[in-house]
Amino acid sequence: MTVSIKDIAQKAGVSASTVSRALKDHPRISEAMRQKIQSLAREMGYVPSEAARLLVGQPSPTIGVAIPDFTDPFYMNMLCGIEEVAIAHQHELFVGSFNQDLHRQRKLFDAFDQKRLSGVVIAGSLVDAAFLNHQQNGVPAVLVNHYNYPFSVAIDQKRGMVKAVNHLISLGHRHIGYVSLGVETNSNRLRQEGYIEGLALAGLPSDPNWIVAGDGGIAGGVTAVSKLTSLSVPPTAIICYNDRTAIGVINGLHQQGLSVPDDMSVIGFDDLEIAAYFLPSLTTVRQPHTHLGRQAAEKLFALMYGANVQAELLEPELIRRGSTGPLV
Amino acid sequence: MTVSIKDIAQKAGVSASTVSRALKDHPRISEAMRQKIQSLAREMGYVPSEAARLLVGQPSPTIGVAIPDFTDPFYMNMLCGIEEVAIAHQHELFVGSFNQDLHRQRKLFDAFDQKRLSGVVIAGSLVDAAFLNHQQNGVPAVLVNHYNYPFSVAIDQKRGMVKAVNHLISLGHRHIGYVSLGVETNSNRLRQEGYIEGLALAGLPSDPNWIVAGDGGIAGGVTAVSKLTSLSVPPTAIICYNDRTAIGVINGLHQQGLSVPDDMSVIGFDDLEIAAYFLPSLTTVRQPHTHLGRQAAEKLFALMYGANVQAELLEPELIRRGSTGPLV
DNA sequence: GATAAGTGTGCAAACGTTTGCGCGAGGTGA
DNA sequence: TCACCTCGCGCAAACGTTTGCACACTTATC
Repeated sequence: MTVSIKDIAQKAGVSASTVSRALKDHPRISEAMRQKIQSLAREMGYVPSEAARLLVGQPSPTIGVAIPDFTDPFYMNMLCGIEEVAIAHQHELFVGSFNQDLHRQRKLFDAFDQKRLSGVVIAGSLVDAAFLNHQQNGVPAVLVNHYNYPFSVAIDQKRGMVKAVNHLISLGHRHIGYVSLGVETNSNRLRQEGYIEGLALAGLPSDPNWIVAGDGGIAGGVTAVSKLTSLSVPPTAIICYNDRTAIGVINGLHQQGLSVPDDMSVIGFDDLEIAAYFLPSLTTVRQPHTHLGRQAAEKLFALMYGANVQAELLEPELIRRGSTGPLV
Repeated sequence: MTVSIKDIAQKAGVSASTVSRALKDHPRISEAMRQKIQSLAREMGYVPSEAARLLVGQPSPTIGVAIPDFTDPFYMNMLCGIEEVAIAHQHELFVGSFNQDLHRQRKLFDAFDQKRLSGVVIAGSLVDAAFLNHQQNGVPAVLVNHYNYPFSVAIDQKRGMVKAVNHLISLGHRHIGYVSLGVETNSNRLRQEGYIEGLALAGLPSDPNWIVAGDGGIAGGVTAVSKLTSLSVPPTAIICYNDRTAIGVINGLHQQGLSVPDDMSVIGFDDLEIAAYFLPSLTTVRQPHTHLGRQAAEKLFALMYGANVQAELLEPELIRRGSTGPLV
């Protein structure tokens, strides 16, 4: 069927080991033999079997990546960053999504193990670090936005939300609503805590009625916002779990004839590409997505090469745009 | 190091073959032995080696997917569709991007080969079907939006663009510009041809000055549009290669103080999620992204199971929204 | 009571590659 | 001339799994 190293060996009249060495430019192979075998391999359409290499103990050339789902631009940008440095290190990506489903996440990790990957990066995980630490036993792993893990790269999401609240307060807002992810992940908890902490720091109370659940997507934002506008004392500004939710919220307001920022200020989280181009442009807490991915991957390779690395916490940045009032 | 089938065999006092069979519920293994071995495997943390299985001729549980890049929501939605049916067939995805780079595409295909994948789906490829056909020799392959390939699933992009032109003409437009992808891919050629054909069918000339190059992203649309508005006779409507370009175009117009649809009508292509939620909402040619991915994957599995399949051409649908005038 | 059929398990080869070790041929230095 | 070194290559084991075949034992069939 497929041509193996032995087929080449036979045709060249040498042993398989010679072929193996000739193909990887081993110094103790004569120049003539090297040329002969390499051209022979090309002619015959030889393509090495990664499986066989793995079996004899070579490290896998691929690293695994686990993300919640493929439609969230935030994770996609992160993926770009990861892929970029993976390619620089001659590695490839095995990507899987688990879609807020613990069972699928489990399956995905099993696949990682069976493939004997040389490393994994996990983002938006549903389970806690302790579990993951045990689960990925032996395989170098880096987590994204998962603080209580020795090897993690994250931005300070809580602090980001505090900044968002501060910004609104400086604009004079006192009634500030929040639309959450609606699923109990690490990120959801931290961001909501940041929102509450921001209010507390300004001496403002936090009303549970001002916190409503979205779904992390645009549609969730659309439906959630009506729960806020129908309150007897509706907020004058809304902070959202992420940019997609914020876009949904703006749409929902638009459907009610309310305009942003005149009738309501809105803040997102992520700074997706669309945030800058939406009309109105979206004030948001920037997560350096691609950078985050690059950092995570760099850390992973450092780990794989045996270097000692430590968790990293990045400072978030508030990007002021049109959805919280006209720019000066 | 890692626990193998032999370790279990030794501990259970049986041979490796018995363990192998017991783990996969082979009928000729006694119930007692099966129980014993399976629980032993669990205790010892056994995880099978995919590499070893591959080596003895078992088909790979993973299929490869090649896409241009991770940031284009169109391909991401497609990916969701592919992953969905892959999971249903107990398979996993190995995804790689090639970013309009022929060299990287070549590298990616090499990786596919070395992994001995059981199938691949290729989207937005840079090279022609003949090459791919030869390249992926032996491995079942399905192409997305690549007509002249025996196993392809595509929507009729040309016809979609004709529909877009027709729509604008029915609204009274006679001067219609076009912003292309700017890279010579199959899709770029077909969509531009459709634009020209649409004009021709209406008896309108097509002016090369009305065709300007974007880059497939939002930024490309922003810069491209000024080349159209600065014409001595600017168009009154603009058709874009895709939705992201259209969003860029609308932003560019906005920067010039022009409003959509009052001063200019804009049409996109894809019907991304954001198209419905952008303000103004975007008239566009719908590509059923997720469906496209599902179809491609289904076809691939059919191919893998030895069924006979044929190319499929889906009818595009024009989604009328706010960017081409108020809705009735 | 012999033969046949079924049941539960082991043997060993095979998949494709890498790598430590060995070995002969030729070269170098004393 | 002898010992030693380098060069170029082959041998064979090893990685973890699957599977056809063989084997011993038990149970049914006539």
